[in-house]
Amino acid sequence: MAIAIKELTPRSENYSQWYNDLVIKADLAENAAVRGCMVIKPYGYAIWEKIQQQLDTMFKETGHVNAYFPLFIPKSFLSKEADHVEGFAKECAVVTHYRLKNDPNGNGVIVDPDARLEEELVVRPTSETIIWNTYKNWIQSWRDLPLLCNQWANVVRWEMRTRLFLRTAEFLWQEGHTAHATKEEALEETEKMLGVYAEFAEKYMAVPVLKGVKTANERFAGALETYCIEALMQDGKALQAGTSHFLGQNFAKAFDVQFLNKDGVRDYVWATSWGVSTRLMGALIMAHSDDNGLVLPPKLAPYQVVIVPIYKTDEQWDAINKKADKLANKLKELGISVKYDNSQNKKPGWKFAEYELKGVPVRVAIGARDMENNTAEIARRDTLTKETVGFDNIEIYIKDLLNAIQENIFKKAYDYRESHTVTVDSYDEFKVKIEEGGFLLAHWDGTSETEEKIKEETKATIRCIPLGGDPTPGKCIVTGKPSERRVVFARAY
RNA sequence: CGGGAUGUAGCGCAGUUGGUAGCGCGCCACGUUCGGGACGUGGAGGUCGGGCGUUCGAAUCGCCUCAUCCCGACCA
Repeated sequence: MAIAIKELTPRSENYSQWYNDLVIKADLAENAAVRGCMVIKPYGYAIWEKIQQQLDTMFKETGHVNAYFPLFIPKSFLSKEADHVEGFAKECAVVTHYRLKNDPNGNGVIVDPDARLEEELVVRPTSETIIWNTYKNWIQSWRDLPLLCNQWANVVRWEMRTRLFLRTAEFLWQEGHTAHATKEEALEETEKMLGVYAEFAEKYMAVPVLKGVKTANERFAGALETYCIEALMQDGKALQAGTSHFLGQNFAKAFDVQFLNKDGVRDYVWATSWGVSTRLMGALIMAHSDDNGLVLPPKLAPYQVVIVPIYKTDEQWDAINKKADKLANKLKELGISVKYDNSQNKKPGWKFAEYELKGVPVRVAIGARDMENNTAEIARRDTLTKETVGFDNIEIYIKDLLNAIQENIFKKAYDYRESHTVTVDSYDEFKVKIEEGGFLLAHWDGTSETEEKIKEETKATIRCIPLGGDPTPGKCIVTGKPSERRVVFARAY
């Protein structure tokens, strides 16, 4: 059965266990105003760290550096770019005071009314404004460009409705903000980073994604063009997994970021911004998990192999320990992360179930029988199959198996997407197919009105206008007007 | 912010026409077990979300309030 985030709520015992290993809804005090925040527990956070590490490496390989900007943004900064404020103003948390004091009536503490801030501070919902306010002072000449910064941070968006992983009030993310001398270079950067995201999603998360461009309706507030990667979850709903925006000169103009070009002429710089968030963990879960819990791609698993000893006597325990330690070291030498769980307070059966729940790709069991035969039992999480393998050179076998699992998980997700991507040529057919979930490729006349109408009547949105693919023109399924090419529709998270 | 539902032990839940609270899992102790979440025996754990009211008596009835979940509007 496919797992959707809404089904992660601890209803059944099984789900509650593995979900509780990753994350819990923040347990804030009664009456706390902050809702829809999450506590990411150690195992969940370990997955996020793997995601972070890999993305960070890829950003640096493409010439980016990390920086950090303030959490608080003066309210006035948000007034500077009209479209931007339009998009974010409604969901901002605002700091109005800087001090508490004891309640004169003895009821704990109250906000000190004398400590009102002259200008309110907004908790960043995204950092364009404060970053561009800073970039103004960093950029004077074409020699200062391109400026390629990334920030790992938390942001807050006071969403009306939250959903664990997919739309929490506070979330962790990475936001890249770049400045360029020319439009072409900025566009190239926008597409390059989209490529990085797509590569990460497919090669590391094992989640196939469509690369495309958003329609005007779905565009980032303040962007001229929003590129995105769209993934399909096991329940047939689409998930926007990452975005890369071409911001034109909007922010440069709003924050007066000009430079002297090679010809000695003053010009505004061209900007991009791009980001992915802890939502990726939601994508990872929903794309691969099954009824037994998480299924993690080996490249992002906090540990790729777990070794479980099975023993009765102290002699067996000692012998197995030695053998397992040796194997663990061999695996580590091959760069494989391994956990030898020789805790004596849990039994083998319990451990088997536990590591399945956690999505550990490969499990190695070593028992008395194996000691006699010089073998080990190897179980793979993706297929839930096991086999007994000779112990000599078993580390090579495991290394190959991890690669095979990575590929198989991707292939499974890819096949699912392919079998749930259909071409439709009439609105009636569209209405039938949309109920089955998946991506629908259909012609659209390019207007917001038609897009709105379809959304209202079917809850489907245009996920993207795909880059590449079949560019054949046709007629809009709703209005019959000419369409340049098919676009991708789906119901989305 | 609209519409629907739900708040009872750490988690998942039951609790009939009002009579002072129970089950499963988990937890603790001891013993037998250990190749797929072991079993037995004993034990700990709850101001029934909060407030006010009705009543001799409220988890149960009424009003208010808070919170959570689902469906919309908004969005990474």
